[in-house]
Amino acid sequence: MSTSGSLPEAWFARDAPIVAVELLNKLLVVGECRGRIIEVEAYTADDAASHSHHGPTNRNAVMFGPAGRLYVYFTYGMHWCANVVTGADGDGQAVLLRAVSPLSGVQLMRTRRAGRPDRELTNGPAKLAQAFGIDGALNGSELGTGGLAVVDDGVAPPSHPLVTPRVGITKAIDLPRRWLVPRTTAMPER
DNA sequence: GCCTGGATTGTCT
DNA sequence: GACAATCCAGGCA
Repeated sequence: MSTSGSLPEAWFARDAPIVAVELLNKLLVVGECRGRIIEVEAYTADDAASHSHHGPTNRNAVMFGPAGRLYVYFTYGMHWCANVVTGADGDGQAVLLRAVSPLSGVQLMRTRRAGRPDRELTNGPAKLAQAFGIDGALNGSELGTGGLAVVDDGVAPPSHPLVTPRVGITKAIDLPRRWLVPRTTAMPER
């Protein structure tokens, strides 16, 4: 199985801000598509902008489950977004995957994102979900199974990641909980 | 190239 | 009934 090298549940069972930073430069694997994670956001239950802030509901139940699973939600009537559940079982923490750098399966991504230039394949939460074929059917899936994984290929997280407030939220906008890999010559920013 | 507004549906109060 | 962790098209400079 191509899931060897997938990070263990214990790796994810830490606080979201910690996991978020260390997710940078890891590989997201969904089927034949792989990409390097370059932008993330952390959400915790004590955070007014988090889905888990008002306690467990049908929609966010996965966030309150064990770490190392995929929390996929539908928003704005047309977009899917992919999160990785973190923290202890019952914490209600997750890390939103905002952008990746495509590595393989690019042809498939181009098919799914027909009409978009390569630089816009995966440079946004809903875009990377579409490019990787992530939708509600994958909600609650365990990383490391079914061709789904987050892999450490030996590339360390950036020593000085960029930290900014989060995007597209109306609450707790002052909290700097968005991290991204510093801009490199190889990867265009959006 | 930058900025503004519309689209569209599941979920919660 | 209102809102939402967004994206994209279209208009203007």
